Amino acid sequence: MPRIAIAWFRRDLRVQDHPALTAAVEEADVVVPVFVLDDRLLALHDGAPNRRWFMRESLVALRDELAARGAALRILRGDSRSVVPALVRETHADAVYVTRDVSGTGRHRDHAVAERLARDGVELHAKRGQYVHEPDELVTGDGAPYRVFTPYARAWLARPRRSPLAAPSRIPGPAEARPDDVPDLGPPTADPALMPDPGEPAARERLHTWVDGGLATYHETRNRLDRQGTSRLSQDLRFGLLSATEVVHAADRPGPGPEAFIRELAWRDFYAQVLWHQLDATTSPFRPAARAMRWRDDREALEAWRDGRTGYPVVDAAMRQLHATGFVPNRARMIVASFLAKDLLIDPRLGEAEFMRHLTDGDPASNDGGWQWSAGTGTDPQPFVRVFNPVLQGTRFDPDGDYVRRWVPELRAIEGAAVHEPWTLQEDVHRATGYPGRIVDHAAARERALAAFAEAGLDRREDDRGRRD
DNA sequence: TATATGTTCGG
DNA sequence: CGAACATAT
Repeated sequence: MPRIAIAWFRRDLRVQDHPALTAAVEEADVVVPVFVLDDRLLALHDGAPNRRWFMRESLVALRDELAARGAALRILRGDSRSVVPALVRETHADAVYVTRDVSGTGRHRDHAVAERLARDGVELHAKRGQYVHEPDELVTGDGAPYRVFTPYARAWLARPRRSPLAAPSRIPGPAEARPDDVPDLGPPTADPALMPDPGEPAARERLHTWVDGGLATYHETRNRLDRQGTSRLSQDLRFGLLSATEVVHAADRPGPGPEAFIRELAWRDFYAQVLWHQLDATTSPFRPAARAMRWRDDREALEAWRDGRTGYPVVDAAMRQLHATGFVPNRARMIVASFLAKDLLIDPRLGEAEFMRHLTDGDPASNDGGWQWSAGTGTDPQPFVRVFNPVLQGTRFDPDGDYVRRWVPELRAIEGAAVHEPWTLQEDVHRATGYPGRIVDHAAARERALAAFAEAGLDRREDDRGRRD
């Protein structure tokens, strides 16, 4: 009897550096690749049309990569906990190979599937592959998970990395099998022309363009909003079109640019690790002090923030870029997050949800980690309350105002950095632009935020370290 | 991966 | 006088 393995794809839509796929090919005679479209998961985050579209197109590319190597991708619909075991029975498979998933939903799903398969004597092989270092691989001296990034990064960098695996040259699928159709899952809400090309080959081309181009000066340009100073690989890591290991391997060159870039991948692993250990998941155990925080219930302000009409140009530019493209560079994410949580004193979880609806790279661990860093509710040990000054951030990272003019067309007639402070224009000039006035005064809002954070105890960091209640 | 404010110092 | 630096929050 030939050994039959199922290669179950999820957030790893690639064939290169895919430990689970490689193991399946090595250990079985026949490999059945499968992807499950789970309607329940697809409905999350209001359907997240940008991610759904990008994923669907990337699945088409994966189907083609697999077909070129001899295997036909099966597309199943339904609950993985029943359709995967059903496929195992149908194909008489002996084993199922997956890339280990650490997110809450994925973890529970895999646990349930593994249990069901075990009853039929079939093992679920969960291989590494989503991170450079898996969430349970790095622990502090006393065996506890890291809460602070700097020591985590030190350990992360010191740990030897595995080498990327080549794509299997041949993947022996069942004889005469044909790939299933990949159903249309609907258009994105962003403009596809402004989104990165989906699929592993396009992602790899982006990676090579990046390491031969912007990477060398990444440390200088990463925060610049008026040019592409970042890699634009986030959605590729989100869907596993590239493995983080491959990205680090390609970027591992001497110099401050590569060093700063690789450190960002350590942040990705760090936040995955935080979520894995449930240290500060936004939705469940908020920091005790954060639970005491009295966020303002201000629907109008929330909508102004969401729609990019706060009257602060760099904030509005970023929110409009988010909706138009499904992407915002990290600096702009921090600016709008600070504005919502500090200037508007609105619950950052509402902002987090808005990001998850639109970001093509939306990932619970990284998104939550970033929001909590900005909101000051996470593990980050800064002893002060960070309040970004939107004018200062704008003039520093968009010094000529090009970013604002690109995304806020009302302000296109205003030249130079003056575009960051339209309220200083002559009143009739400002009014003629049609651009809204400020919904809050930053200086006053800053004082209000400092007072509110102090009242909740969020300006002190030592009290809740390691305590859970 | 911060801001605001005060101080110092060179042009 | 503004840039650069130091320091408190």
